[in-house]
Amino acid sequence: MTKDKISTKGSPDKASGPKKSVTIKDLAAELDLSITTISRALNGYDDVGAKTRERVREAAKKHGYRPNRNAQRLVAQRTHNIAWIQSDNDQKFVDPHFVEVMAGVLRGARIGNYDIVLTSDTTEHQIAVYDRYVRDNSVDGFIVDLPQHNDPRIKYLLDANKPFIAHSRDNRSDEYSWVDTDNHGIYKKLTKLLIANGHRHIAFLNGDAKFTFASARQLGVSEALEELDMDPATVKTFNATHPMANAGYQLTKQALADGEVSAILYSSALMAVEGYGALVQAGRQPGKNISIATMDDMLNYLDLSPYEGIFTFVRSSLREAGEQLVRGLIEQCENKSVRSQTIIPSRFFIGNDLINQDLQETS
Amino acid sequence: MTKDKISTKGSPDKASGPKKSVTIKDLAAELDLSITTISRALNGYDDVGAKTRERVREAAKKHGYRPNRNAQRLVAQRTHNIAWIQSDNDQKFVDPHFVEVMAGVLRGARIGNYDIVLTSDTTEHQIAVYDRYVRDNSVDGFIVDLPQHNDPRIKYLLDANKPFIAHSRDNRSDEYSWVDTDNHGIYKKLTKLLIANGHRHIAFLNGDAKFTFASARQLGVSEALEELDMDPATVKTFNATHPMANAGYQLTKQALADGEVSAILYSSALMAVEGYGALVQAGRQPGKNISIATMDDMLNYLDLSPYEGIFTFVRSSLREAGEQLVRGLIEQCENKSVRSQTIIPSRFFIGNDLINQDLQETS
DNA sequence: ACAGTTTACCAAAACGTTTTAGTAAATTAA
DNA sequence: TTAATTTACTAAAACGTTTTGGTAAACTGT
Repeated sequence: MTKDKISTKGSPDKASGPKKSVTIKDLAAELDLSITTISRALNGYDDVGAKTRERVREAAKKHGYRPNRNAQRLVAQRTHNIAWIQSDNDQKFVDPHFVEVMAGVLRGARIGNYDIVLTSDTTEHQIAVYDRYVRDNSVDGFIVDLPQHNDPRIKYLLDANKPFIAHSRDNRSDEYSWVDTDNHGIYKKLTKLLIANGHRHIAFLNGDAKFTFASARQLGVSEALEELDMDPATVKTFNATHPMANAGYQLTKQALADGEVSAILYSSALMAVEGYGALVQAGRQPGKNISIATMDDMLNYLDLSPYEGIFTFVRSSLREAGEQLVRGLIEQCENKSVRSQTIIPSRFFIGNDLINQDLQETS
Repeated sequence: MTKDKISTKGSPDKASGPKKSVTIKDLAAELDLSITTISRALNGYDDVGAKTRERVREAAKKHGYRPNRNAQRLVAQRTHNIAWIQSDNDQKFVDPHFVEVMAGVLRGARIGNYDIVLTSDTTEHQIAVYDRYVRDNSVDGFIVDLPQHNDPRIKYLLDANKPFIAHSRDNRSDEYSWVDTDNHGIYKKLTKLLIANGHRHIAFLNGDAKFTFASARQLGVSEALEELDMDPATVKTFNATHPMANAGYQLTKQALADGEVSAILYSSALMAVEGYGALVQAGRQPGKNISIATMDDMLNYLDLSPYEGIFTFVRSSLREAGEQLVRGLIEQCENKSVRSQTIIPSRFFIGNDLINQDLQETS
């Protein structure tokens, strides 16, 4: 694709260049103090006289002085940067869930006074990017989103002994920090709930099985069936391999076409809402002659009020997860020996058609 | 919302700390050369002997040497960082279009060997964040997404004389760099196209009028009406103020309820697809008894194949826009006097129900 | 009044690069 | 053969901080 440059004009009038930032040296000269004193005054050391500190503070404020971050980083060997490395050819980047997590991450970073460095590369080059960041001291730690089983990123970071935190766990989860929801427990409970309410034809519209969060959910469903001694065919699983707009619609149609369905267990509220159209189109009445249960990641992007009471929701905030990711990672950056493993709490909101009180629960 | 820490155990066994990175000094010592020579060998200066250069290269490779970025940044007064500052309370962050632009930006950054520093803050603190980044030398330049009229970010950056580039223009657009589509021209042409095909009851489902891209489109529509000497009431505008999942559905219903409609001009394909459901539900047959025209931002997230030939599309890649944003900004970072103003090309794909050949066009 | 302590400051080193301003040795030109 | 040039290297300064290891001056207790 070619581009249309309509103009590229210089503007010599304004090419004065940016005014050089004011440095600690400038302040020292103005106040006739040493740079040591300036530094220690601003950093709150107690070997600075009260009036001197005040003078320094005022001068700093007056000139809008901000310590040069790169000088600080060089001397401190700490960057206050966190890397989020996105894979370019991966569908997950286009998923609204990503945005929600990122929103939380940014909030957490702001609170902790860290910056997020965002990069993308193709999956094959992924590890090389991690390696570059490790070697060139660009960042203090990494956030690994959506790990897969035996994720190479996790392997690399464990070997490099660099601080990182994963959003959901893989099989080595005891060795590192992570933030996760109780995917396993939630889907086990939801399955039991549906079965307790008499459902014997359940469609489970799960995410891509390569992700650990999806296989944890699958395991929860299977365990529920086992524990209740039910026929494994009671639940039929369909995996969404491409998170796209309207994937929920397509997958729901597919599930309906595949045989009798009295309840659908969705992997995300976004899919459930999209599926709603397919259900209505097929003449079904969600909440009446078909039951819908789903995880609700509390996407800002999605208004679920029309479905309240009709769907069964298990709410868990992805934004909160993002915030906790940063918090846990910062902890680890500041104290290497800490491992922080956090389960984001979830709350059940049972639809009106599912009234089994035993399982109903809040928080 | 409280969190459940299930465990926070130290792991003293592995607390060896990260191996210190290899520095230019280490290489100098190993090869018995000065650090100057190492630096100049790796940076391709011609005052280094061929065999020496080879020795240096090999040693660097062997040890996985990467220059410490912060040291480079300090001495070069250039960071190779670009800031993208997101506003926290703004709906646009949740919009899939944002993700598409960001994907392009990340790609452009990778190609240009820059990093993207992503931050969020509330709109009120927005300028303070820009100011901090300017003063602490964290970044070389800024990307300003979705400017509004008299956008304070643009005002600040012009005053600070810091490199930046905007994604779409405001009223001072001749003073700075930007990347944009021809919003005005495209919507003018689409309006004329619909009118030429006999439509006299057109609903225009536009974005939030506070954004420049939306008002440029509105202006295009109005100008078309004027130039064709049509009753301004021929087109009724509805503004989407909250980009949410299913906003297209709601707005379409609203438009249909408001009176006679023979054609709908959407602001995004996402809205058009969502609106499709509302149209079918209302018994309309898009492409037969109602015409649909829309911008298509080529979202990876959205599969439009079911609507090809039925809708009229004007395709323009947001991802390409993202890439051009970075390219233009880097240009400006490396040569202060450059202004780069780029129109992303667009291509018309006319639906089968609109056959006016005069207006049909490619590229 | 004198030793000991506290207060308020500072010079210099360090972080890891790049760049500037050289210099000896080798090569060329006359 | 000698002066001029080219080749291949380097010591030292600079970037803007923080930290270390001080030191004088002012207080304190006796």
